Amino acid sequence: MSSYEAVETERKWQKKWKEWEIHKFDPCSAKPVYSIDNPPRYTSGSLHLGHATGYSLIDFAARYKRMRGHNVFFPLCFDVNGTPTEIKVEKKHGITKLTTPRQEYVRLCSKFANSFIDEMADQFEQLGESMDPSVYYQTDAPYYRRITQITFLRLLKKGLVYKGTFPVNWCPSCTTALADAEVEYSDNVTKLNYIKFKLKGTDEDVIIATTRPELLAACQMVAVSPEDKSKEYLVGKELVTPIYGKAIKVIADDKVDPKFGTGVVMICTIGDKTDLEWVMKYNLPMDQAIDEQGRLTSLTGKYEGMTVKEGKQAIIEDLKAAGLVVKQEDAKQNVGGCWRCHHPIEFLQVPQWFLKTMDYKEQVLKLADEVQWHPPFMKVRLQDWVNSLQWDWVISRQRYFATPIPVWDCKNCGTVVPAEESQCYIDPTVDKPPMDKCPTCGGELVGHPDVFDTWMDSSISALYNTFWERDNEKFQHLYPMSMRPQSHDIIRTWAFYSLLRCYLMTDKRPWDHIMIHGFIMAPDGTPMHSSLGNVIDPMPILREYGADAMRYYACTCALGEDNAFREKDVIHGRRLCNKLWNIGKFTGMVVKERPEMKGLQPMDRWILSKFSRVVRNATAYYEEYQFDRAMREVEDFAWHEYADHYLEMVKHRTREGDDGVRFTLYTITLGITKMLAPLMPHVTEDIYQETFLDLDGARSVHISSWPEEVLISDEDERKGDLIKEVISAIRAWKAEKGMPLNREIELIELIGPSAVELKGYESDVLETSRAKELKIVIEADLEEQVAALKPVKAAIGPTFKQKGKEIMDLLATLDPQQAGPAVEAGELVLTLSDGSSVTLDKRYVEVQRKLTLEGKAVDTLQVRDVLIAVSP
RNA sequence: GGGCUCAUGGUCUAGCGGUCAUGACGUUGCCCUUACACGGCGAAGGUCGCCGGUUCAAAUCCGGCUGAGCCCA
Repeated sequence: MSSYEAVETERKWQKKWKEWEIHKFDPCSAKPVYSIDNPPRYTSGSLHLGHATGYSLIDFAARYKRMRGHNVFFPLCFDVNGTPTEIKVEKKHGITKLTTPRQEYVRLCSKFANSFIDEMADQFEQLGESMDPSVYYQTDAPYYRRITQITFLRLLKKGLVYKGTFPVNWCPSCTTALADAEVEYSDNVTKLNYIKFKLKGTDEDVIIATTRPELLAACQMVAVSPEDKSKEYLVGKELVTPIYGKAIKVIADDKVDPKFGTGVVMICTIGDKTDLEWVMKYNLPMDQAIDEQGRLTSLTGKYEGMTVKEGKQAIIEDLKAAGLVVKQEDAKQNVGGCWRCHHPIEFLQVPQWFLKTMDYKEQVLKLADEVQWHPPFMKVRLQDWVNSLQWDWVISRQRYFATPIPVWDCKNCGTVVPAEESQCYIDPTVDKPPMDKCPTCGGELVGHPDVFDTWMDSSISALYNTFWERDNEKFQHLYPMSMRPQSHDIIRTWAFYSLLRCYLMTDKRPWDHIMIHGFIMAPDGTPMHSSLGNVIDPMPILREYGADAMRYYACTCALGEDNAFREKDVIHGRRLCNKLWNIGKFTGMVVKERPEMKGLQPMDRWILSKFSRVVRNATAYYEEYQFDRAMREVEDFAWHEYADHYLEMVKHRTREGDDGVRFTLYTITLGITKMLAPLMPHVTEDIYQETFLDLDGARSVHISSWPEEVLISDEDERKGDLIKEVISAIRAWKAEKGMPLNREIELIELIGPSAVELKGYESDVLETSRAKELKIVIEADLEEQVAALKPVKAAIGPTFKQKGKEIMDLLATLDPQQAGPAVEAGELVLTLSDGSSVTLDKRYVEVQRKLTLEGKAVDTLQVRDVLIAVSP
């Protein structure tokens, strides 16, 4: 077998890791803890490419920290709550909340969502993710929901949650609140009515245009565009509504399109999405003209009890009769409808629970400063969001499949009776309240039907993970967590609410670091959406190229940036696996036992020094969560400097039982294997098990020690680079001549004063280039010519300032062979156009030479100051 | 409309004050050298999105514009 077989190898090691439990968090360990507040994966069916990438990035950190001697806490976890599941279940079973008893409905949702967990866990495994099932949780479980409920009860006790009202999408036909995701927008045609309002205190009519005359009773304001000069005089004045005779203010607002209708619109509570925005923006009173069944309320006077459609007709007829309707015309509009029954939705003010968020803006900003953000600019997004907050967090939802709010309401007087903490987890729609009757009036207590916003569950993941209210000793040890990984779209939700909630419970930040990754786009750079049909399934990619190749792609995605999917990067990842595997194989042929550090030859010192710098740099990149840079650092070194150059240069020594080369091969192949192990865990494990298991001593590369620097020497690197270039030049020469690389050469002469640097490397040059003879010639009949004069911009610029450009232009016109010696003597004088003159020396001009050999029929190559004469 | 981010050879990408502007894929020429043809050595290919400004010097800093992504109005 001469190439690496990814897919079968990967399965083998995945099974072994499970068997060895190398990913297991050890609660008793004395090692420092590194804990990851892993995003619980939403149980939507299967992983998509974005998840595969995101979780791979997290896994890089987890595996790196294990190798750095940490006791890593990296939970396998799932988010099993919420609207998307409800919608799918309703579609699947053809049910609604009205047709199905609540508990049956919840049971169906739970069954549906849980049915995906085994498959998703298996997909994580196939990706090589090292999540730990021993610290498993899922957000719908009583043990998790209990923590959500306890935090709520504490907040309630502290007076931080309160009841108020807030507008929601409402389907009057299904009589239920809808999440934004359940609203479907469609175009239709309706009548735009031009109606006369009186300008208060005058006889002047102002014509407003509206599609919803039935909301006239709830009209709060009239708005015009600030651009509209003809309506400018109205701003600040008051109009009087027909029928109701209510005085309302005229304002100017950017949202008004001066070309729509008359350019004067009425703002009602609440006709459409724009009205809703205005309600929030101007803090308008919430008069309600429509009730939960979609009928007009008493506010509308004689129209009370009519449906919206009937009311619209009736009021228009009345207005027409009074001569107040100027005209009616068809208008296109984009209306929201219920996804299920397609009835137009209304915005309804309904009772909601709030968490006091506005009071803690400063505190959250302070916490954000205590957390290290990777990349740092993501903190700005959080800050902007916090600073723009307008109202408290609405934490209740009128849904079923989520954590119930643990309170009962008195049917009679509305008193709220919270659960006892010891009762939690509890479902008040099923379970009994802590007392039989209302403590205020003795009335009957009924379970509160609302549930929590799902962010109420997910924003306490750091508390759950650290055993808050479960095991105080562990909590003290584990809190705050080390790192929160997440994507940038949920900074305003998950990151923000986590900071807030955890602070309110613990007075501390939830984590030390936060790592934020971007989105994976379709190959053309546009977002992936199931509706567009451009979603990419990662599993076929895994089956074709293997998980390490897939992870290689994930690794090329810089943190915080959106990345289009590039299959060619996956393919490149597979090639890298193969390259590494072959480097391992080659090393295994040479290294049979653990070598001592002895007998190092110059080229060994050269590559060991380069390797040591790679260890230093790659480690620093890992510490900063810059996995793309870590990969590039190690890959470039491993593939090019090490495999292409060093291995080729020392092959001749491997047959001779050379100590230096054995030590170097052992150290570097093992080192790069370890440095890439977090990123490509399978191929590196395969190399480790095959070649290094007994020599290095750990059961798995993933729990082995991180590589260390061996030696760093500028001198060795400089000389080694020269030798590498000499050998490369000879190889390139052979390629140019169309010779096989193993073709023998009669004689190589390395000529010139600088060639003395190459003493000690003769055999490397000789063997690698297949020369029969090698000579180092310090003095020879060399003709030395100045080939070029190169201005040193970094010196000329600061010294001569604006004259610099002219000096460089002049230099280009000179004959290098004449001017060269003058530069070296420090007396090249240039006369500038303004009559001044400047003297240039070697600091300002680099003299580049060309060497030629007189009187010999050989090919010559130049590498820096060394001339190579090759006799074929 | 606001905040953040991105824009570099055909494609993707590194660089973030002075580089012959990096590398990969693709194209192309040569080479089976005792790990790897899923390999190696070469070649061609770029007005560094557009317009201004700062500077002796800008792909790199600043401002504006255009296009794209996320979040928010």
